[in-house]
Amino acid sequence: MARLSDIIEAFLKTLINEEEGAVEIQRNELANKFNCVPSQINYVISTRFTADKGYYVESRRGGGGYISIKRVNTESAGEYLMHIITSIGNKISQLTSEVFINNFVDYNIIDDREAMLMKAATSDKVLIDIPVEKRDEVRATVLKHMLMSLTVL
Amino acid sequence: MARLSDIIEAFLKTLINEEEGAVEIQRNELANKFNCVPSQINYVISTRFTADKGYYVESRRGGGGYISIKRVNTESAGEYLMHIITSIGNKISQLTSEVFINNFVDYNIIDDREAMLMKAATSDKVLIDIPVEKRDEVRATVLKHMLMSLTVL
DNA sequence: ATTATATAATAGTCAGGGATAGTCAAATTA
DNA sequence: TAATTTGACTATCCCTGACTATTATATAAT
Repeated sequence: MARLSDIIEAFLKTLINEEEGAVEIQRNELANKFNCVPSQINYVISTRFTADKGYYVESRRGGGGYISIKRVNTESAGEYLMHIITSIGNKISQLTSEVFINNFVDYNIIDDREAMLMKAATSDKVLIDIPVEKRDEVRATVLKHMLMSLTVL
Repeated sequence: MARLSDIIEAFLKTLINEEEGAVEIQRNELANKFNCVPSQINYVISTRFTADKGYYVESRRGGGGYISIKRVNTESAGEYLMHIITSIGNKISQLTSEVFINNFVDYNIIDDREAMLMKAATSDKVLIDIPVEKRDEVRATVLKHMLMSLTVL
């Protein structure tokens, strides 16, 4: 029998397609539909709907709580960004990062203010407290997540 | 089920916009309009119209009592930003950080894309590799530097 | 008239219950 | 061995209602 997680993943992706890129679910309801414990939904989301794979997830607890999953845009800028994101490795230097960001401005992917923000967040100044051997890794993560966020809106 | 608190929040914010920054309501009347207990109005106000979020609330009991909500007048965006920057300590949680960022959107200091960028750069997801005891420090630094960059352009 | 007191009309506080979602590690399965 | 499944425990958010606090107004006492 196929793994339940795969089935839930497929179900959600179908839903996302039908809803044109975004769904909002209730964790318990979905768990109930598939006769599993609620935390399995978290498992599916954390293993299959990651930022790396092009999804943006938000949630809220309490009465009327929800989990929303958005697929990033796949057209034009979005596609280009996704390409860049996957091309960025686990580490990136400040200099390389700045080159990327400047390119985005040239390509009209981001504007000057957004570039300033991104440079600020990925500068060595900001990451000064992080051990040198970790710094380029954190920078890569920050940069990739910022780019990912741009593909959503 | 939709959250009543969100509906009331939206109602009040619309009212505040229409009235150019200030409203005066009667607690019981509003509770009646939304079929809830009066104390829910207090809940909405205390969770959504806090000083942190840029609102100033006054009230008076007894006959002819009222609750007034005013949106704080922000002189210039730059001044406001500088004020926020200096008010941020050495550490900040993800939640608090998001509250600030949402606030900037409300004040038209940044737009939705910029907010996404900032949230991405200050999220726990991004800082996951930083030891917990350091995480809020790094977040504060990142946030402050990004805000700084906005005061320039 | 003036002052004191009672009553009515507000708003505030707080703790509890219910409804969600998140985390983590143990157990299971492929 | 790695991925999946499970469930106990935790965290967060919302809504309610009983009880309290404050203010204005009407009434009574002087």
